[in-house]
Amino acid sequence: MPETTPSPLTLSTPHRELLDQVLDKWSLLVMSELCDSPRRFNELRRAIPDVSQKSLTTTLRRLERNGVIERHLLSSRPVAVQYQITPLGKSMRSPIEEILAWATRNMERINQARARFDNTVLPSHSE
Amino acid sequence: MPETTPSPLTLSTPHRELLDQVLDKWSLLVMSELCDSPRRFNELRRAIPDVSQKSLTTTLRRLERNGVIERHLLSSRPVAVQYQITPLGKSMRSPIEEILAWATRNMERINQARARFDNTVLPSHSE
DNA sequence: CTGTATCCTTTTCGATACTG
DNA sequence: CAGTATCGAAAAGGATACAG
Repeated sequence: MPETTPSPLTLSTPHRELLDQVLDKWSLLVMSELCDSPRRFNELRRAIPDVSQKSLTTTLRRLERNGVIERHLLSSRPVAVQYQITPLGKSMRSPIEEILAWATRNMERINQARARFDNTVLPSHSE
Repeated sequence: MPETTPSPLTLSTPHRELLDQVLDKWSLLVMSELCDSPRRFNELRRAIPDVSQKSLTTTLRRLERNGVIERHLLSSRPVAVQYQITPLGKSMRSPIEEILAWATRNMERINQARARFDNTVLPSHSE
């Protein structure tokens, strides 16, 4: 049998939950930051200006729980913590890059679709 | 120049907004339903039992706005509507399959990471 | 059948203050 | 520095009723 992927987008509940935790807005930004080198907590905050401390903590805990990043206590006083990507996390890189490449390739077309939609479907509702 | 991907996970704001709209929970389920054949509104509802009518409508509008699905009015009385994937939508399939394949390959490892986290990090907080 | 409109609950999120 | 705790605002989401 040839190695053509047979599965027609099998999307089980565990799959969805996982992707929700690992592909959400802040997760992707954090992963892209940690992709090349480890970072401290506040380095991540500065690198991702829009994230609040609370959301960043939540995101980091979730990524750590799923095994794609690791948290390392560097020193205790003053506290220094470093986050780094795991091999499992690194293995996400290629699939994510594919989606980003898709987004890049089609951004123009998508913007055109949005403009068309906004000009043809929406105006009929406003007055 | 060789064709090794140089971009180290470039994640601009437009990219994130697009992925938020196209990769979210219900979107992926809808896309996987429409992947192989067009569907009517209520067919989608039945195929995705947990989605509310409101959320399904919102999701379909968003996907249509981004040009990955099309809405076709089949008849007016009684109203019949069919949704189908566009070529742009079809082009998403391969990248999405890659991520799903990644999730499938690593689900076991991720569950182990979760169990380990829940047993080593969390219990120290409860009492 | 395919929505829209409204209400109300739940969840999310930022801002702030505080701790080791 | 790296969080936790708490509060209130905002957004998302479901249920219901209703329209074309």
